[in-house]
Amino acid sequence: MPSPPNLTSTSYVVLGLVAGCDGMTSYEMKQLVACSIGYFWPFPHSQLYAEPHRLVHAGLLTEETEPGGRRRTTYRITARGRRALADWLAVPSTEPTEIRDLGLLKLFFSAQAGPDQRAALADVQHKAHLERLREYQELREQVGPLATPEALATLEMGMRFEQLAVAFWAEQTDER
Amino acid sequence: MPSPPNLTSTSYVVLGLVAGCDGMTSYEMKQLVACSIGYFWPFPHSQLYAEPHRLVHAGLLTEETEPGGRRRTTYRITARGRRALADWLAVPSTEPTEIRDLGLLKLFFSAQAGPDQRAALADVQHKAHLERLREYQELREQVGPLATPEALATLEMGMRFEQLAVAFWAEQTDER
DNA sequence: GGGTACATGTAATCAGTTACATGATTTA
DNA sequence: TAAATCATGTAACTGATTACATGTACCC
Repeated sequence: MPSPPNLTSTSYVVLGLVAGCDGMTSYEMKQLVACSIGYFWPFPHSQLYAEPHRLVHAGLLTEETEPGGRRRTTYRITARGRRALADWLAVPSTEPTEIRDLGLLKLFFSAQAGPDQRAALADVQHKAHLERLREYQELREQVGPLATPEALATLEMGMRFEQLAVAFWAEQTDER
Repeated sequence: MPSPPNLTSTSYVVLGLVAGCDGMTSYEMKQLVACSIGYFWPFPHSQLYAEPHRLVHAGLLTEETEPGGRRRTTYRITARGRRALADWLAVPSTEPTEIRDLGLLKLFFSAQAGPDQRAALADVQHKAHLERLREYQELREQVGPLATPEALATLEMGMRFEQLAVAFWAEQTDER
């Protein structure tokens, strides 16, 4: 039962969630992720079933499956799990931000396409980011008072990025 | 030899690069990526060896390996490859931007850590983004006049993001 | 009481990552 | 000419994605 640094970022997402609210099911993680980090860091829900198992095997979580009914599995964090999370949080990571954006990628190659297609791209992107910004605003109103200041800060960052993107694509639209 | 939509974003990166400069080696792609999209969308160079092979197999590229010396392999785009790229560019993708940032992830969970660790994180992040911003400025000066307007626009977006990040983390540092 | 949507999970595949390996060039 | 670095590639592993599958609750 080794706890080597085979831990991926998904591992820490799970550890962080379970540490914050002990006794969680995968489905509850899915819910939480869907209205928080899932916006920036999307991944399929199957990860939230596979990853906890790995962490149990590594001794960082324990699992308990209810006998009847939905037979859902509840996870709790162990002392070693808490330590692994703390160790990770203690190191202030310098890895650069990854911005994966198909729109930007298409823009980058849009010399291969016509200017009309580039304009269409800019238009669609502009609208999409506006919409996303609206979602964030709504989210902040709904979740606002309940959320931790840290979660709110993250959301704030997301909103500023969307504002930036809205402005950027608007310029791309104007620009002949 | 089917050309199904088994094409990933990496495929289009390769297609776009080869379409822009026909007769490329994987190493040249690596160079180009390293000072452009690689900043936002990093991936190991081995992808730039594996992916072209897949595309050859799919009939979207042709390959030619030189007989002696370094035995390097040169790729050219086929008509079908060009069409696949054009088809992709023609659809103005709405998929939302993914912002994968370990710093933000740690911030999100930093309620689990102490405020001192959070402050340290903010400080390190602030400096890292400043540094990245400087890299971009340098890059723009070096590559500036040579680059396509589209590539410059992408770089511009990157710079604005870094400015945003610098401001954000500076606030996180100040804040109590 | 049948249909629809939510809830919970598993299986198979494959892209992406890590690590290694070797031949050319350059440099001291 | 030795050593370091650049150039070019391959192999193995595994996390991530896609797709499927089944049970439970709700609603009309």
